[in-house]
Amino acid sequence: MPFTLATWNINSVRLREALVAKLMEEEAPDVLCLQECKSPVDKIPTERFRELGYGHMVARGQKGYNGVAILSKLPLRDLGDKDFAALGHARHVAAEIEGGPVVHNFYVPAGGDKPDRAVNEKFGQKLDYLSEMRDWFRDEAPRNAILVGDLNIAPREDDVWDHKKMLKVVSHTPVEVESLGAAQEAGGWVDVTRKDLPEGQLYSWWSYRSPDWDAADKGRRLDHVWATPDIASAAHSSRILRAARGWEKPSDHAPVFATFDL
DNA sequence: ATGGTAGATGTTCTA
Repeated sequence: MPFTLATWNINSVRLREALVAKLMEEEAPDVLCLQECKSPVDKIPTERFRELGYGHMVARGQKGYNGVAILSKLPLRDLGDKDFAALGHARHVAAEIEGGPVVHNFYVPAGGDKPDRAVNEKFGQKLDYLSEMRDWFRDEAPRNAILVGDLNIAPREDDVWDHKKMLKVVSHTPVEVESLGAAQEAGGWVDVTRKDLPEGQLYSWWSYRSPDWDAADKGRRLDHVWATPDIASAAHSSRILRAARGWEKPSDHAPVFATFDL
């Protein structure tokens, strides 16, 4: 059962219903994981998605902020969610692709502006969220599992446009990179995108605050596809659809794809 | 050191 999966921070699923539909029509991943839906679950425009073949959804939502959804052509079984760091936010949901792997969909807290938990509570919450992810993966020992989402950290030097300039910028500070690495290691997760594309600069996000985002290209790789080692070798053909960042009224994130031959 | 843009909501917060 080969299937293609995509992850995309959509920054309002209601405002960008047409862009989600465009991705479904033109790229047709079997499973599409969205973050920042910014919508209660019952207000997600599922009718259009169902018409395009995505008849299955497992989602968590809240009004105005956060929100994660797994839309699928393949049947899903809801496996619940975890409220890491007890924030009361809709930032995680898990589902089993029936007869196949488990998919975890994450929206890790962005962490505010200042990378110092003493003056910025949000940064502390981000680090706490990551350490609770680490503890959970250590206890769960996941197998036959895929983890995707906006992890709000660009871990490698070639995941940001300028490593030195970014060392004190939230998303690329050493303490964040270390915390994400600890969570990754605790679950044994393989970075599928970098397994397939080990060389060179790779970005999935470009700020709205740069009108010439394409030419300036000051991007970061914040969106990730991970898999447990038992299925990571079945993954291939990873890619980032940079073109979607240039669509009309775009999200500030581009979708990240991987295919699994399982 | 600052501001630049965007979305949901509502007279501001979050990213």
